[in-house]
Amino acid sequence: MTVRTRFAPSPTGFLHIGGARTALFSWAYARKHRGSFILRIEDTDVARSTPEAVQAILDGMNWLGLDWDEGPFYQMERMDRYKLVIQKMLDDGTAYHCYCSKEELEVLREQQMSQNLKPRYDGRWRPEEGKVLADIPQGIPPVVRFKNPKTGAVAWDDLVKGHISISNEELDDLIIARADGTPTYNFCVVVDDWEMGITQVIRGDDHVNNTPRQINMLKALGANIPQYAHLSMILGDDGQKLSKRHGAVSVMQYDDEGYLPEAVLNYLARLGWSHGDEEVFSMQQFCEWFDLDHITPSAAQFNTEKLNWLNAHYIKQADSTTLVQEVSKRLQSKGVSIAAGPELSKVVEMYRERANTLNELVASVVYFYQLPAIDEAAAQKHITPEILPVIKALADQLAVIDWSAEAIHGLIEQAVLQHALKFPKIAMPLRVMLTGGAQSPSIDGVMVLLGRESVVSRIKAITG
RNA sequence: GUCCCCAUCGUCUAGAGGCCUAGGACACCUCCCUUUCACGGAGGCGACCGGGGUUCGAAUCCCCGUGGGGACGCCA
Repeated sequence: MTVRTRFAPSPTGFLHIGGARTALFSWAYARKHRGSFILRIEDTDVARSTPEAVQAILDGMNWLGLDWDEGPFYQMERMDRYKLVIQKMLDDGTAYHCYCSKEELEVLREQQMSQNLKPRYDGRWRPEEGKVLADIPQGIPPVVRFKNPKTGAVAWDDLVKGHISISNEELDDLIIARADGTPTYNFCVVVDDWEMGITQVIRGDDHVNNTPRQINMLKALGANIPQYAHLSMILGDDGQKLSKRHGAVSVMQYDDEGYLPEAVLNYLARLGWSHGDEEVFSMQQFCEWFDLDHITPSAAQFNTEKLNWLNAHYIKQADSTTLVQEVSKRLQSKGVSIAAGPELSKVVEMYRERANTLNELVASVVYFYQLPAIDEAAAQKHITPEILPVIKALADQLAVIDWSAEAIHGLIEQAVLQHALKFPKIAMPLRVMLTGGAQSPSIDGVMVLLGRESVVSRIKAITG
């Protein structure tokens, strides 16, 4: 049977990191088995769904490069279909009307809670052989409930967690259509997974408890039961559940912060899944290797340090043109013009091995295009009164020599010898004067790129 | 409270009864490289939640604890 997986987010916010991983695994599974990956937008919660959120999800998927073969399907556009199925279930007797008001249910719930019972519907409107139902109250539009089996157990072999079995006694008759006739989540999922021919449902493990209900409905409809794979959740860097308090929860925020999609993808792939000792791999490789057998069933804590390491790796590996474009875009948005400075590609080559993120790279390279702010502490430490005349004299020579790294290096060496100093004694003050700080690539290389004019004027601005 | 799930270095993980004196990666520490900081290279520190079984043998299987998480909506 051809594999068909799906990613089914509800558009109530951006695509967060947990959702992205679910999408990634679902996508990879389809790719691995040359099946289809379907995108379905679960937007039946009209009050909370927004078109902006739909767009945010699409943006996130696109940024990561997770392409889908079918969809996006919108559940709101499938209302007619759901209503037909509900009517059929009503006709078949696998669903029934319930006239309980929300208030009644609230009372019931409180009673059960106070007795330390699991709150659930007591089945008062459930038709039963020989049971006499109360008179239908006036003016209360009924909801439709699924007639869940009362005995036995629902079990499935979860592709991640193994065998899971839940007694039907734990389940109640869930509402599948609201009083206004609109279908609810658990029901739409069932109809969609069925009609879209989903073979593997790969989703977050917060859905484990929905699975037995869904399987029961699938059975009532005579549908095939897909396989289920429940992925554990991703915890924040602090080990706490991911929430709005954790800054970077939207995948697009990783873009903003200067992470490459390859790095995020590689990191996410490795979070909860493994292939022996492999740490760094392409998505193509991932799709070949990916399987559900090597997914960890326990929750995983997000680790920004490791993401940084991977990101640094991908920055080093990145295609030069792409990298330059990214850096250029980011410089531009910071209002830094590169027109008057050195060729950006050379600057990027000089710095790409030193940055964890594109933003770090950008920040460390700004001084080529703008006068840097001088770090006070560094200046204090390295620009000493004794060295000032030496540097000043050097500047005069720099103004006239050949402009090459070799010549500049030779000049510094010469000064070093002449004044019986160590190389850093001269390199460090130069570094501070030219770049603003005490860290940079080799100083002669920096000077060559910066250009004679900038070098001399930046030195003179300080030495006078 | 009830039900369900989970449990190996600080973190992500390898591990399907002997290959485990528990492997890799990030982080951390030391050293090397060096013109500072990075990069890179070589080392190091560091874990099977506890208790019972099963077995000749258990990180691996079973049970019980403990701890963590999830679910219990006319949300998805």
